[in-house]
Amino acid sequence: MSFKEKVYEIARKIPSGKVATYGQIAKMAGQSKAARVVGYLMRTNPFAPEVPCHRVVGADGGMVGFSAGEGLKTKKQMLVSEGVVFKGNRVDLGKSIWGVGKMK
DNA sequence: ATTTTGACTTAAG
DNA sequence: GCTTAAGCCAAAA
Repeated sequence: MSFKEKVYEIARKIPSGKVATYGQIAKMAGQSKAARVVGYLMRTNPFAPEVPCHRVVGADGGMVGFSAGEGLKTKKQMLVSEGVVFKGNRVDLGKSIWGVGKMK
């Protein structure tokens, strides 16, 4: 099991209405400082529909990168449709971060 | 094997 | 609160 495989496994487990940070995924994958690699792997995204890269956000809850469509706005709306609570232009981490309360 | 780069993170201005 | 700088690890060229 490579590091990237773990990342993909974790990323695919993100439930709807929740988001995870790159750092968090990296940490769960075993490397707390490999957040950048996580983002890189998301961009590669060999599991396109299975890995909801739009549910992966930065440490501040803001979306970084995301070159798709309108840009970050489109992602934002998509996340809102899933039930993610937004705080201005950022995700409300206190409510919509993955792993709060009951992690599956 | 070495170098470069990166959808990040944290600290400082 | 936002911008700039440095750091860190891993993957890709």
